[in-house]
Amino acid sequence: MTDDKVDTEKAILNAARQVFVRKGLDGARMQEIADEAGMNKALLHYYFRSKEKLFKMVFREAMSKFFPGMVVILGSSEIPIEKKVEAFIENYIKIIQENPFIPSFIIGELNKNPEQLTEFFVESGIDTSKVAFILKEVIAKELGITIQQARHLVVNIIALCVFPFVGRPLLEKIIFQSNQDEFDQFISERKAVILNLIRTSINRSV
Amino acid sequence: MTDDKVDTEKAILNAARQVFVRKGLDGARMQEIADEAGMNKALLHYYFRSKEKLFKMVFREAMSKFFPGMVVILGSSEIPIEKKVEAFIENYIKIIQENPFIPSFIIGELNKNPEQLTEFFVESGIDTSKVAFILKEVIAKELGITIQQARHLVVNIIALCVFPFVGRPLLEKIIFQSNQDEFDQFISERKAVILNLIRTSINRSV
DNA sequence: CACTAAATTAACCATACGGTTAAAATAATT
DNA sequence: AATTATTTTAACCGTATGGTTAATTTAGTG
Repeated sequence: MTDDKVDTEKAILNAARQVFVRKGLDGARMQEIADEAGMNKALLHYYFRSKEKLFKMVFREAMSKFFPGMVVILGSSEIPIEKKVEAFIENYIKIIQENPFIPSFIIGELNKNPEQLTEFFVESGIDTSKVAFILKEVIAKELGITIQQARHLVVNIIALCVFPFVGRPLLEKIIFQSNQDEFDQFISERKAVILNLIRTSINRSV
Repeated sequence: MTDDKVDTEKAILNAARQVFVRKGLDGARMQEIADEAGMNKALLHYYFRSKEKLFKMVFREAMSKFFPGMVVILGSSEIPIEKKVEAFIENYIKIIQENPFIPSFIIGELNKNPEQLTEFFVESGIDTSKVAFILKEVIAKELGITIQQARHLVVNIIALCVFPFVGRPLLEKIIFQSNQDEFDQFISERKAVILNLIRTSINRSV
């Protein structure tokens, strides 16, 4: 494989990511991706066969930012559970800040096409039942709470971390009066706020 | 306007809501909406002129479930702030449970087309600067916290309420192992969990 | 350099889609 | 009942879109 081939493939993926993340699978146009990559549309098919296949690559890449990595953090055995939760939050926020549009992309596409999720896990060889084990045998057991309480805890954490980015257009407009600087300031404070909230919720059993 | 005309218009809107909420503006097809409504495609144009206009009606209706109603709750002056927050949470969850797919619809469309939001507020005569006033003069002042802390509080509340529905495909698969009953059970417990979490966060100044 | 293989492009194709139109069916008005 | 206005439909139109193909350019190889 020549460098050119590698470069072209990467250039296509970069352009595809841009367009798919911004417009979604249905709103994206192969021609727009080609334009963004500065090449002929036929090349996209030459390298990736179809729009769906190309999209799948982009979606896969996006999911890989969170899976299985984030699950592993909670599963690692040495560290005490409180530290694990903190590491989870810090890592999660870091990933989202580095890829601020990925969460809404993933969530938007999954709401339109939930089967993609199963497909991704199967093809990536990720065993989702491990999460059940972690909820029960790690989080619930080590914190002395029920499985259901552990579920609420995890959902709370994810919600608090992700939502500002997923709901950004709404929040920026109504809470921040379209002031982007104040929104960025808000985001930079976010980690401390969430850690604070979750820490006390753990000390009081969810 | 005859009853038939009213009925046809409503039938179209119902079908359009179904399809638009499920597939989004880009993924929806006028033919599919016509099929869902059991009528000829030309009728959609006869009543609503274009796909965009029809979509706008559906989007408007969806937004109206939350605005300006939810803002008003926080602004009402008689009740003490703690009660206001609780009323906000309870009302919010109620609306979402009655319209479980609306949040992801709104958020998904706004992420692809943020200008729709400004358009909606302008056309609905909703003054978004009222939120700034409420954050500063109601929430921050009555709770004795900064405006920024008030923002975090509001975002926390919305995040905790909305996210389980917006992220449902993900959560149902990984946290609930595709078990819908357990997810529903989880949702029914949600209000108490959120109230609990937010109450203590208020007592400790965000 | 000649020749082969891979990469890239311009032109094209079939189809799906939003939208229109003219005719048919139904309802309202006299 | 006759006439007019409104609602509904079938057939159609132009175009955008995903995808293909045949030719051209570029890179690799003896």
